[in-house]
Amino acid sequence: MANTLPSRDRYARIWAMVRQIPRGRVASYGQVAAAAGFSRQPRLAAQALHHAPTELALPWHRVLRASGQLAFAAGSAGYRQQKARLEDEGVIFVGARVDLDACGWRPQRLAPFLD
DNA sequence: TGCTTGACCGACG
DNA sequence: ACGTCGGCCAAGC
Repeated sequence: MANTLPSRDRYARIWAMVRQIPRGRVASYGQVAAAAGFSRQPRLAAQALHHAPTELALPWHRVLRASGQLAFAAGSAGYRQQKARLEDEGVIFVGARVDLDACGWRPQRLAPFLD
């Protein structure tokens, strides 16, 4: 079972998922955790990003809260950097939150033609 | 060892 | 559309 893995391996799985979020799209911590095999553990994804080595150059800014708000305190350095990076990628903000309907990432689509 | 904290979430009121 | 609450799990002290 995945949840018997050491924390560094859990982090590695989460990092791998974060790497797959396309440019201009965003995913929530819970979504990333679930996609990595850790349902109902959004905080694990948060921890993983917090401890991520910078040399991995992960697109960490594409991960935010399920509500569309950024996880950092509004106005903090991290908040400003994340918002700037997202806007550079064309992500649309509606007030303090990202428009998830437009920019939310959907991990896998098994039958796109069923739309 | 035990308790608190955190880049969180979903259900409910 | 907010505020609260319980659940989660790894780090830090």
